[in-house]
Amino acid sequence: MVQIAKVIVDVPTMQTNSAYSYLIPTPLENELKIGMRVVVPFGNGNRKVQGFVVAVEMQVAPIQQLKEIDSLMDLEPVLNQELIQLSKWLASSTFSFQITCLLTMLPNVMRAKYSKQLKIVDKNYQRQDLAKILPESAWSTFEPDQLSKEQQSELSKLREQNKIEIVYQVKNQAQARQIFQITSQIDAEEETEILNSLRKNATKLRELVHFLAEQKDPINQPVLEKKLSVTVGTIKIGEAKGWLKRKKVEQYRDPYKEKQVQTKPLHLNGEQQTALTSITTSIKNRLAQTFLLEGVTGSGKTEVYLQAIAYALAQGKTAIMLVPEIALTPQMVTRVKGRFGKQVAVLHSGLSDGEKFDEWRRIKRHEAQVVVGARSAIFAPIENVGVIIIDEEHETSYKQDDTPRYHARDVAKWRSKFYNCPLVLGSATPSLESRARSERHVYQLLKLPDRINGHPLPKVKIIDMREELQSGADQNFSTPLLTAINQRLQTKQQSILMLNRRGYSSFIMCRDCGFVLKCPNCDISLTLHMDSHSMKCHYCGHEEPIPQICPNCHSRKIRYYGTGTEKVQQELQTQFPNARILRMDVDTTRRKGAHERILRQFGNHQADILLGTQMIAKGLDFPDVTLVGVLNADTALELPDFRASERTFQLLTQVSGRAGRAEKLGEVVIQTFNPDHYAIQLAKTQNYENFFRKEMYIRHQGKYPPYYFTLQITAAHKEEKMAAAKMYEVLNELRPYLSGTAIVLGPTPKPIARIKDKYYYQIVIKYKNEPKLHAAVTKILQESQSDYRKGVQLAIDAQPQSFM
DNA sequence: AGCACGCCGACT
DNA sequence: GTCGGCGTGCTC
Repeated sequence: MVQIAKVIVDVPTMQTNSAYSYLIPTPLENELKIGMRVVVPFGNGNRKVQGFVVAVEMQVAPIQQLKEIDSLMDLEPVLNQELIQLSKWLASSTFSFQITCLLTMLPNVMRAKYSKQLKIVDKNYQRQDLAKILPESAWSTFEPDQLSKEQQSELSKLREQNKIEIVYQVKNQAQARQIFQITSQIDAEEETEILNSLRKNATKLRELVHFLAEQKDPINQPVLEKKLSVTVGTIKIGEAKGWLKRKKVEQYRDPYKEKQVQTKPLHLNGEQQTALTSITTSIKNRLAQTFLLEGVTGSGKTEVYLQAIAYALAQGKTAIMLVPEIALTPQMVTRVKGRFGKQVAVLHSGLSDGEKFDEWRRIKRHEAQVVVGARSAIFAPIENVGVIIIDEEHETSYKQDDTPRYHARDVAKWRSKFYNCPLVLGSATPSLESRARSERHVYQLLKLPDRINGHPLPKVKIIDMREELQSGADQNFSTPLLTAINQRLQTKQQSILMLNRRGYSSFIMCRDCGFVLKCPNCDISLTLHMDSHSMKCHYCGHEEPIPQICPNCHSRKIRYYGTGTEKVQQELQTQFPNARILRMDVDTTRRKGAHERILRQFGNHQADILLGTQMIAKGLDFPDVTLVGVLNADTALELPDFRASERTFQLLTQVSGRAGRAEKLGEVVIQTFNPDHYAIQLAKTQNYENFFRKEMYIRHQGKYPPYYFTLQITAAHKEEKMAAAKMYEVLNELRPYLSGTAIVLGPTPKPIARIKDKYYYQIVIKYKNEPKLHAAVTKILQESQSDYRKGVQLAIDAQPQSFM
């Protein structure tokens, strides 16, 4: 009998998508534990790869000669049984590799860095000879695919002759930050004695001795350096003289250093209390129930979440709360930290990899009991979960758009079942899926119909831009909107203006021949960027100068069309020369912390108008904003997407909620070319209920979710016909497994058929109950591995957010 | 992903 | 006759 470690190796292909068996060398027998990362030899050349130990089994003398585990990468497991099981389920349900899932679940630093080194093994082989092929400086960071064909073949010959070797290295990126901690070795009695032994003018040393004599507790070196304004040199002298001891300790990088003001639970109104009781009862009785908390903006959902979390903590349990990335603002974090203090760990994309790792370790070591974060925080290594909350559950960002294509809501449900704890989905405008499930009592619906401050919802005006344009108004600003902005400027109140979609946008077109400048790699028009004075492609990043003459007919009448935030900002400035305008879009928020800075400036009244894209719609709370303008409500409506109406309704309802949250009555102005569209009309009155009914009817007619499940399969290839052919092949293979009630759309080219010089073809399957579908698709994915070599990329998206 | 094996064309 | 192209299979 021998112990065998089952290892998932870091080779993301379908053929290696199962655990491999390795022998555990005797020295590691007691150290190795399930859930640790290991380095294992893999493949013919025994190159070293990272792997995860997912099981340890006893086996009778192995049938085949197994290889041995090379080394351990961790001192303690990074995965527990729950997360190992979860990764397996995730891989299967999202049609992805288990290794990809594991790496997605863990902080980035757990991903090993690989490097290759060239080494001479034959003593008779001369270094100079090898240097003739490749300079010696390049041996340590050897990258075969960056070499010429000749170099490659020379080197592979040498290798066959056993003259040289390629050494593969796996580097662990996970580094805890280490600092020195200083412990005093002297007391007050010794102080005088030591001071007498020192020169009079050794001021720094004298200060240090004095300090150490008083300081009983250990102190961190950086703190000491700052406090006494001494340098490392001085401290080292102290160490040499035996006044102090230095010890390396791990330290967390704390991204939220500021002290939080402790907040108290607020008084709940009747509905809030009812909702809370339902949730806490479920926590107490350990029920894996899903609640849908539907509450209008300002109805106090967050307070219900916080008190539900408090209840879970009081029961000795933990909590996860997901918030959309863009809503994970300092305001939000402060609110949660204010209630639960140091028990809170925050995970979001603004943190550095090191900071994320530290927050992750705090959770893992049970130093944090509440996790707040964006999508991937649903994988937090927290145990004994008492409640999971997903705020703004309708947000599309909860679905990851590359592999593994998981929805945080589904992962949350899985974990809620695992821990027998409730899941709370909160929204003012729930997704149709969730709301439909509550109708069928799969979810329990909890409603908060009233705003807590009792303020009326803002007045919403819909402006028909077709009429406005006919009466000669500006392309972007209708007269009523300009009037409203002007009023706010006069009375020193603030306005928020939202432009739907980033630069939907300023493309350029020739007035003579109609030529539009397009990306050479993709199928879409280039966007004008005034800040860099160039044309950019939003899909592949291609950039070129702005043409002055039409490349097609050489006319000089080349003009800008459409609207980007930059252009609107300029226009706005022309209209209101004295207005202070802040712009917030992808371009101005790219840098770390820029997002927060802009919001802080606006919050501090350093600007009158905040102009931005969707990102300004979420979760901001500025009491002095009394006007919200939506410049182009319908760009999203025109997209070929069955969720277009839902998104438009949600977005408009959400921005409208930004106006007049405090004492001042808010006003909302929505400019649109489709004033009669139901999504816009119903957003005007914030009538979710009617919208839900109407949209459900349309989904029913069109056989869309939530009436049908969907699965999208996409093939991409440099040549259009290859992509198309693959999709027909897939469809033929799939057909026999589908029942008569399944509906297949396609194969069709994607709405944007070419991106990054690749063509995309897709099929969409709409179905109600297809027991064989999962297995059939898995098989197709396995077989597609051989096409992958030919450059055909197959992507499978279960329950896609859209069919684009 | 990366390595070996094997089958084809174009070379000393 | 062999070198090297890459298509294919396999990795505990």
